[in-house]
Amino acid sequence: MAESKKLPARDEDFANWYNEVVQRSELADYSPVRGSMVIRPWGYGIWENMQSALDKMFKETGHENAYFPLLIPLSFIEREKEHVEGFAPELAVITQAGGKELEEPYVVRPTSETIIYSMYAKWVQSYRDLPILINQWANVMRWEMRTRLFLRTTEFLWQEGHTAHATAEEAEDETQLILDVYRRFMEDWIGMPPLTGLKSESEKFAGAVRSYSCEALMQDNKALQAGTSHFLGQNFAKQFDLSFQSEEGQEEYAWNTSWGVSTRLVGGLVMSHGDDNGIVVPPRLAPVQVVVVPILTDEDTEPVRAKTKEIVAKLSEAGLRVKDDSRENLSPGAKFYEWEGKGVPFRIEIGPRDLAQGQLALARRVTPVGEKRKAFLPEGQVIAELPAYLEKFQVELLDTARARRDENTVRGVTSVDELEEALEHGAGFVFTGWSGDPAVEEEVKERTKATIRVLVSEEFRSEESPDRCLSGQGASVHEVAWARAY
RNA sequence: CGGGGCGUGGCGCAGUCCGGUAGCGCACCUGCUUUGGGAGCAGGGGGUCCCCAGUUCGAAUCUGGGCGCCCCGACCA
Repeated sequence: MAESKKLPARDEDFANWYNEVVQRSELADYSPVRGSMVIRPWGYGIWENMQSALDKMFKETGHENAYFPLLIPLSFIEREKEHVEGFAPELAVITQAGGKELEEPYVVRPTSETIIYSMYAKWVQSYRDLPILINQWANVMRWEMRTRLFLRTTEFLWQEGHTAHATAEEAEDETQLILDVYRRFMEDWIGMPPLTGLKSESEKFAGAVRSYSCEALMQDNKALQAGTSHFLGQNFAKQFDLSFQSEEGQEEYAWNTSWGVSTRLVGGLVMSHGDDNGIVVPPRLAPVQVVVVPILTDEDTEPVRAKTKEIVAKLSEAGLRVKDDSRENLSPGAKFYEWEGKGVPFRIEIGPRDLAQGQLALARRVTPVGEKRKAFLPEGQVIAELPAYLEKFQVELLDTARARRDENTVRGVTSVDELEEALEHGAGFVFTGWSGDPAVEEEVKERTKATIRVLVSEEFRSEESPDRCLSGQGASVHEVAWARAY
C-alpha cells in the first residue's frame, strides 16, 4: 500500500488522525467560513439516524417537536444574569439588516432558553397548562476561539428540549429521565458508554441550578461531554414571568428543564470506534450497513452482476440498508478501502468462483481476534444471518468501548500527586473524593489540566466511597471523576 | 490574543536561498488491456503561482503592506 494513503498513526497523533479521518471518510469538510463546516452526506446520514432514534425516544416520553426562530432579541439574552455572562463572549450579534441599523440588535441563538420561556409565559396561565414538553431540532451559533470538526464548530446542529413544570420535583424527574434517555441512546446506538453525574458549579450550564452530564471516554483517554440535562429551577421563569395559577389558586413560577445533544456525537462516534483504517460506524447508525462489491473479471460478467442485484434486493427486503457498488472505474481493492474507511460494518464480495460454489465472501469491518478477514459462507446463510451478525457487531462495539473505559479508569485515588501521576501514565477517568471546595477544583485544574467531569452518580461510584478530599483538606462530600477533556 | 506552520491545476507538494515566464504524484477525460486488497500502457485537458503596491528589460522567486487557513495554548456542547 502506498504510504501516502495511510492515515496518521492513531496512537501517536490522535488529533491529526481525527482530522484526517473525518475528512477522508467524507463525514465533513471545512467551509469557507472560519470555524464552520459542511456536513457531507455520509456524516449527515449518520446524524439523521441519530436524530430519528432520539426523536422516537423523546416522543415515547411524551415530548413534542416545535420550532423557534434563529434570531433572539439581545435584551432577552441579557435578562438572566449568569446566562448572559456565560454566553456573552461567544455571541454573534446582528446590528444591521435591510440596509439599516437595527433599533435593537439580535443575537443568533447560542441556545434558546430565553425566547422559548418568553413564549411559554404567553401560553401558560394555569397549572392545567403544565407541563409543557417541547423539543426542537435546530442549528445554533457560538463564536468559539478554537474549533474542531464536529467537536466544536461555530455553527452546529442539535436538539434542545425545554420543559416547564408545576413543581420542582417534577422538573427534577424530567431532568433525570432525559439523562437516562441520553445514556441509553449513547450505549445502544453509538456503542459509547458514558459516565453520568452532576456537574460541579464551575462546569454547569450558565443559568442552570444544576446540570447533569453524560461523559464519554475517547480512545486518547480524554473525556467528551456528550449530552447534558439541566434543572433550571425558576431562574428563567422569574425573568420571563413564566407563572401560573396553582390548584390552590396561588400565583407561582414554573420550574424548567433544558437538555441537548449535538452533532458533537458524531465526533464521539469517530473517536470511540475508529481505527487505523478509518472510522467504524455502529450498524444501527450506519447509512449503509452492508456494501456488496461484485468482482468483475474478463469472463462474462452478467451472471455476477445479476447475482449482486439479487443479493442486494434480498437484503433490502430483510430490512437492511444495502449498497450496490458496481462501479466499473475502480478495482475491487480500491472499493474495499473506501468502504472500510467510511466504516461500513459488513462487505459482501461476489465473484465468479463464489457463483460456481453458491457462496459469498463476507468481510467484517472489525475482525475479531483470531478470525480471518473474510469468511466464505453459503449464500443462504449470509442472507438469513446478516441481521444477527449486525446486531452482534453492534453489541461488541459497546462491549469493547466499555471495557476500554473501565480499564482506563483509576479509582481510589487519594491525593493530587497521585491524580497527576495517574494522568501522566495515561489514565482516563480518575476517581477521588472531593470536599466540594471550588478552590481545590481550580488548583487541581491548573496543575494537572484535568477537570471534574462529574460528581459521579450512584451507579458509577466505587464500592468503597472515599472519605477524604484529594486536597488533603477536609472530608470528602462527593466522589468525583477527573479527566482531561475536549 | 500569544506561539508555530502554510498559501503554486481538484488534492498533496517541489520550485523561492541564487529572478529568465511553471513542474511532479494522485485525481480527472479518451482508448485498449485489466479487475478476489488502493490496476497498467498510451494519449489528453486543466494554473490570475492568496491579494495589492514596489524594484527590475523581466517576479512564483526580491522588498513593503494586507488577507486567509491549519496546528499548539488561554474560553466552551
